[in-house]
Amino acid sequence: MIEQERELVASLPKAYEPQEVEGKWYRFWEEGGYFKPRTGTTGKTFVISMPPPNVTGALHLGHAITATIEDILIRYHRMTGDDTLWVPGEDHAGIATQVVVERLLASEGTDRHKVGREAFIERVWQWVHKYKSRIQDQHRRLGASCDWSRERFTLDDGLSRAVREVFVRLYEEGLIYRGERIINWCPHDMSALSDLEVNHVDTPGTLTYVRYPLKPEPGHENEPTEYISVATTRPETILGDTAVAVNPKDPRYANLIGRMAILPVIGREIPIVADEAVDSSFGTGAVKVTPAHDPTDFEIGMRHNLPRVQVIGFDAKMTGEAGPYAGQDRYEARKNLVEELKRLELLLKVEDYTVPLGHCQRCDTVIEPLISKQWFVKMTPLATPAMGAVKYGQMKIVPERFNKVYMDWLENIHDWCISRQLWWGHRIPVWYCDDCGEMIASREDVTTCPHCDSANIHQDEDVLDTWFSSWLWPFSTLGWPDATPDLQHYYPTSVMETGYDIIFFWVARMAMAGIHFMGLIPFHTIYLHGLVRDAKGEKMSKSKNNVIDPIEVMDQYGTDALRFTLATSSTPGNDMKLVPERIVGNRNFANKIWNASRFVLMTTVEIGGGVPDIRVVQPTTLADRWILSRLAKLTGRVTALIENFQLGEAGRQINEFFWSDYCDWYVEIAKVQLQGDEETRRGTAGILRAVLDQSLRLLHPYMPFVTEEVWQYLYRICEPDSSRWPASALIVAPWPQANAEASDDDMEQDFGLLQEVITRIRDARSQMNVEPARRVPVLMAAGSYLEMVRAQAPLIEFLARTEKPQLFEQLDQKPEQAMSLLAGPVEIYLPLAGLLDIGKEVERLDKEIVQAQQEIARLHGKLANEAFVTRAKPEVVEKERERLAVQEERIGKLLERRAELGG
RNA sequence: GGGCGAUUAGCUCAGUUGGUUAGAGCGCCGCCUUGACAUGGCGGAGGUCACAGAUUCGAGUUCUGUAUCGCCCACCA
Repeated sequence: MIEQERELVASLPKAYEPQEVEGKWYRFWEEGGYFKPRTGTTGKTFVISMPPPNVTGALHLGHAITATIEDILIRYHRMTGDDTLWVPGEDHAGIATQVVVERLLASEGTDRHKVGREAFIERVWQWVHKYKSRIQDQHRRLGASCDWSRERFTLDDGLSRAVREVFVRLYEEGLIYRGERIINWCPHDMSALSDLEVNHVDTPGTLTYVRYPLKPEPGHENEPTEYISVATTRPETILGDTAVAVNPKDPRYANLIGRMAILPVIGREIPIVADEAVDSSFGTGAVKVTPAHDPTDFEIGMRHNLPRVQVIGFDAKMTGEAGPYAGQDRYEARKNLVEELKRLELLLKVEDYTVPLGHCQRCDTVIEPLISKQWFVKMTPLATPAMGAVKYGQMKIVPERFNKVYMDWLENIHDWCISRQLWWGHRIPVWYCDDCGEMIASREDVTTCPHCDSANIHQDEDVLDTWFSSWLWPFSTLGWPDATPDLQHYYPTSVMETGYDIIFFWVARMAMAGIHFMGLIPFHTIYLHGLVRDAKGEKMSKSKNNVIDPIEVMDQYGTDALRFTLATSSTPGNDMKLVPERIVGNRNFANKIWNASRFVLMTTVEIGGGVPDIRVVQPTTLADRWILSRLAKLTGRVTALIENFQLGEAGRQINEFFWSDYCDWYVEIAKVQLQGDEETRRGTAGILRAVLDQSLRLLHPYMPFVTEEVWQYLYRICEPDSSRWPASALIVAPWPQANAEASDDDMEQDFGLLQEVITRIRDARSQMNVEPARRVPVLMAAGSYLEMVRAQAPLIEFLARTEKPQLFEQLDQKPEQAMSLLAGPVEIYLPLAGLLDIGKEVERLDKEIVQAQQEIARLHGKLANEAFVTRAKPEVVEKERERLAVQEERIGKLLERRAELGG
């Protein structure tokens, strides 16, 4: 029997091979149904709606960090016994997907108009199927333990129904309306955009000063022409001017208000009006008003009932209204018009000026503000309760500073333009009767007009903004508008985890929709992570060619290494630079786990006792107690950190414990203890396994693959009777409880002293260039620590490679020709006759003496400070006094030693 | 124009109720192929915590200001 296990252990490769194990375990988990929620032991649910990636292409590191953080939270909660659900899905990404497929068509020498709407949508679906499954596979590679049986797509039947329901409800509530407004128009994508889809880029441009002749007042026709001067960044819009506005309080223009100016080139007479919106300190203090091409001017136009003359068309070419410039591109017309103005001596000057130019988020084309009939959502009534939810703490944002970002946006929210002149997306559920003009918003397709019974009706051609489906995600994915069991059980969700770059697009809108349609906030916590940047700190983008493909990283270093790096390289809300060295380091960490585990199995395979529960394990040595105390404290800290979303810090602490405390100290000490009697060997094996077991559990959310692999070996080899396993797999093994009883500060302090003794001796050996293999004699005066040191002497022998230490409480006769060291109050003497250089030894001692003196002086000063002693907390003062006592004892010993050496 | 973040070792970053001599990884120096791991071990060097003030017995940590870098928002033409 043992033979079999021994062979198994011997067969384990020397290095961890991620590619051999990852796929195997993912299939095991998925096929075993471990990703599905199960009635938990805590009575609590924990739910995350995965931010649906766009089906535009492959996953990038932004998705990898999202999946990693969410999977950590999900796996942690699953292990704590919560009824845990992670709903995956993908987003149809209206405009983004349409743009990529149109590019594909272009490469085939065709375009969507040539292939037609229906065939085009068919092409997009082909694309979607391909990339949807690629995205699923990539999430699997990342180890995402989401419930694939509940996967949703924003354009599937259920979600489409939710979208219609929402549209119609808002329409009926008067919160959706159709109207002619100035909107952001992308002349390339030929669609309206919302404000959020426009990126403003400060661009060097010019401010052009132009004077308009004034129409002479009656009776003054023969006097010299008067002028009014205006400044503009977009001269071509002059052709569409329908007024000039000045501030009513501006004395310079008071007498011009009401007069008419004559528009150059076009010759149109336009009024000079007074409007508060004009800032008299900017430019000339007089503003040309183009209601059809500028939002501010549009408002002014409304107030003064000005006509709207559209001179720039939806294709960014000048319209018939532009007179001689009709048909020209907007920038060409600009150039030509400025030339003409110069010729007419109406151009005053051209200044350099930086303009914030709006660009299309998707295709980077310069946006043109145009008047157009679009659908809008009235946002203020939705925004108010969403603000309240954060203000009154029902929704907590991590990190907190994003409260302000969220609040400021909602406070200044504008109506949301939701119609898009695209083909890919949810068609607007509105029908128009061609006979009576009736407009019908309907949950069901409409074939006859309810008003006049005419069958002569047609559906609105436009589709909805892609975010109009995503903002319903937390409840639409659970079955809404039906009151499904999932919806009742899992809504509201727990944590919305996503990048801070989509607070407005998505998070705030989900808050609004959740409250409005469900009457309940969609999630209690909003956790925002930062962006992943390249090693130089630049945003990754295809054009910069600095994109790191997560798949390549996983191929090279393993998924666990990538996950651990992403999880521990930054703090919430802060960007991270992904440096390859760090991934390598974490690949090494996975290998360390593998090898430490292999050691435990190899050296204890023949020792019975199984994998004992950490709570019943019996420590017999100082090291046993120490590692259990360290682990107990670690467990408490890690649990608290994860609960507080300090995932990076939690991960780092587990890493530190495992590598430093467990591997570098306890495992090394175990090598000694495993040479002991049967009871000690069994005890040590038990602790090695129990601590490994618990470490693997703590680490599992971060590094699911290597931990599951190792954990399964641990139990298979040490607990052949699987009925004794705490769980069928690590993924559902209970999350460890911190064992408060194991925590022992005094004992940790003793162990700390032992570590110092060992380190001092190693240091001395290193400085003296003692060959590593050589055992050195050692004498120690341990004072009150004599018993402790005596008990640990075998460890000192082994770890510092000394002969059997000669121990004393006090040494009246100090050894001659010996190097003397201090570890706390413990005096250590290494008689290294022949190796010792007295001069160097004196030098070293003097350095230590100076250090001690400085420290004593500092402490004296502090304790002599009346204010400190009286005002600081007593325990702080006491601590300082103790430190002083320690240092004084130390310097006494140093000086004594120094005297012996002469001088 | 408004707001936010960052600034800690050569590099990448931790450091959450203010309290020992500020930590880690990588890199660097020295030693070691010791029977888990060289994707390793042991030891070491390396920091005026951006700057200037303030609060406090005590500040990397709190406050104010400054500088540099970065990000977000924004209908001054």
